[in-house]
Amino acid sequence: MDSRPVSIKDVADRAGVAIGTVSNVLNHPARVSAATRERVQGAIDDLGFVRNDAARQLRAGQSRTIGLIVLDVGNPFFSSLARAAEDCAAENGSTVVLGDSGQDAGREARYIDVFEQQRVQGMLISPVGDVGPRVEALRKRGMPVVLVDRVDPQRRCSSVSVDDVAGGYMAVRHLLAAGRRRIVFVGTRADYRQVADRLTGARQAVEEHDGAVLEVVEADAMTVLAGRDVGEAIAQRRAGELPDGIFCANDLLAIGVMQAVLLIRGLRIPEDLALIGYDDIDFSASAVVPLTSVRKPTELMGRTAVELLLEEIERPASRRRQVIFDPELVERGSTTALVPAAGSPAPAVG
Amino acid sequence: MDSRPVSIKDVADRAGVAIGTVSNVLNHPARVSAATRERVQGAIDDLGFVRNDAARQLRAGQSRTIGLIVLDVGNPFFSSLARAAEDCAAENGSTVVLGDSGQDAGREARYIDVFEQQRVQGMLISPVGDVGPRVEALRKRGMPVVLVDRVDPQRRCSSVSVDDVAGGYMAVRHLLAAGRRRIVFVGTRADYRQVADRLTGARQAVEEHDGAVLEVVEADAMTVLAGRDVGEAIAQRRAGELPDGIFCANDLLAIGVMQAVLLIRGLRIPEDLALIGYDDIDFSASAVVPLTSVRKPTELMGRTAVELLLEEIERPASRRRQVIFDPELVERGSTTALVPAAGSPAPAVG
DNA sequence: CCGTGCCTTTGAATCGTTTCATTAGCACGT
DNA sequence: ACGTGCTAATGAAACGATTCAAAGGCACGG
Repeated sequence: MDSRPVSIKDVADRAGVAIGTVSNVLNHPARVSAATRERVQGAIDDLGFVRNDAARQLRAGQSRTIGLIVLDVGNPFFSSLARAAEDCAAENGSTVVLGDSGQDAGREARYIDVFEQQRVQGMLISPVGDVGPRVEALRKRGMPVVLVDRVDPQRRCSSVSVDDVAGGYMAVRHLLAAGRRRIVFVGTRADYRQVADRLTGARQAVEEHDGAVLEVVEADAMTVLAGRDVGEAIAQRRAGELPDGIFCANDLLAIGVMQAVLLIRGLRIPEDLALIGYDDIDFSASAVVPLTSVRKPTELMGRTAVELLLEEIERPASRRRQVIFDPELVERGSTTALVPAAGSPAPAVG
Repeated sequence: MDSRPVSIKDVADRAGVAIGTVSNVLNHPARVSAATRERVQGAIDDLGFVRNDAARQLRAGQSRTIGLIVLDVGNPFFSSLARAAEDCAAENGSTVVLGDSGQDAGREARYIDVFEQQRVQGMLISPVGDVGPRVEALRKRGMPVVLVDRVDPQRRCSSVSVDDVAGGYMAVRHLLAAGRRRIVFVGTRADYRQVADRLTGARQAVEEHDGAVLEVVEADAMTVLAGRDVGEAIAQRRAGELPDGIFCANDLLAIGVMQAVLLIRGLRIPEDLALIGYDDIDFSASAVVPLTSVRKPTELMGRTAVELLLEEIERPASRRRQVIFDPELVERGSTTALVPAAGSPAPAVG
């Protein structure tokens, strides 16, 4: 029943033409007369012929595939970025294949090897640890690489990333604009550069504003539970020592804090306490009080990464570019009292 | 600087051996003398030679790659399944490449085409719509396919899936075992087979138990907000009409219900009302009251899917198998009053 | 009737690797 | 000296598609 896969030669035989003609039907239909084209197409359909990409690529020297290696496909940031990258690649006739390194350098290395052997056009990598040596080796062999969510300190390859300092700054600016003065920053010990950057931005905003004070509270982890612990501690302070605005280094922490202050102390959000998170995870919009957050422009990053890569593929000599996006503030109920929905007709003033 | 990629011939020339010898060093090192092996290896390192997978595959006739097409990489079920599949494949010397159909039949079709052209060993597919025609075509050409989270009604290909009837049954059994008798099922209009199955299971459990009653409440969507609406309606009932147990068709609904009943009516969970969800999303464990839920055995499903596929690849004539897993109940605070953690030493009695 | 130009089709060369039948080289026993 | 047995290395033939120079067919004008 199952003979070996159908090749272009089988198609040629059945259609009674030469191999080259079949190839022309597939790649340059205009060169072939309508009658022949139909006959060949019929043979293709009859036999269920499927092009062999390996042979194709061997001849062509390169594929139409882009490799994307992410730290964690489960992370909404990466899955959404991947989706955008796929769309952008598709518009340019390429296909994205995804590899999940799971933060493991070994797995990352395996995917890099596999993709290189597959002669992908180029790779988008959100690297696990030290980018240096591995990317260096790739580049030496002429493989275009764009870093995602990370910049190459030596500027050897293009990258797309987000300015977390700006994100921290805009978060706290937003609290200040809402009239808050006693601000608390919740984060883990600043070994993660991202957390440190967000704090730096927060500090800048506070320093620019007379009369505002910033207190840093350390959490055990970037989780809801750790946030709840912090929230409980804060909720038990005396009235004079309560903050009126809290900026958490991510949304999970913020949700934990929210749970604690609502239930233990019965504080009102945002009236007594404004709360803002970071990352804008799916869940934030449907927290008890919808959570204001700072969002990375994920889709834009995915598309831009692909565009930078395609540019490098087309013109290998072109200059590398470090694109750094500003994040975006998403205002919700945890910092702003509810107003009528924008879509509803404005009532006549009277 | 960038000449064309290094081929096995370049390596052979530099090492002063024949092409076949280099190939032997790569594929059958034992056949080559130690001295030659070292010399060739040295040349490989010097030149930065990377095997061309296309040529390799062309000769071999098939790749060491498995294609996995999922409905949504952002969905934790699929990302975790993908991770498990990758691990299992790696143990068997294969690599998983991931395609995200995003519930779009067109994208699904494109990935199927790309993977087939790449001559993957086989595919794991969680199909968008009607499986029939497309899979039929694949099978006719001898491509092994295993369905994920869906069974083929015609039993033409193997599959791994979950028994949602059993899941609904065990959820309600759990409520009954905790002494609840007035049970509410919250779900959308039963157009989704999964929701319908869960309800069927719930019905079975209630019917087996004298004195238990099941009420079905319809939600507008499977979201937190829809759940909150349902919860508000329930929370406003008179005391005699309140249920003492609620089973929601997914965790998002359950979290919405929880938010509403806790805040509006101030009911205690689980004392006044036991609550159970479905899917065990990450967030459930860190809800205000940790949510009891029903979990699919994701890792097991991923590994099993790969194993079924590998079996079919090895022995194409072997029988197809429909593997249906029972889900697993994850007990948390929303149905069970807190007890000392299992790990803590039991205090001496008396 | 023949040359010219145009469109269609052909067939061979090519890509980089693996495989396998041969050959080369060498030591050993007779 | 010569055959035997063995390991190590060789080189040519695949694999399936693309490309391109060349040939074939045909109509038309001279």
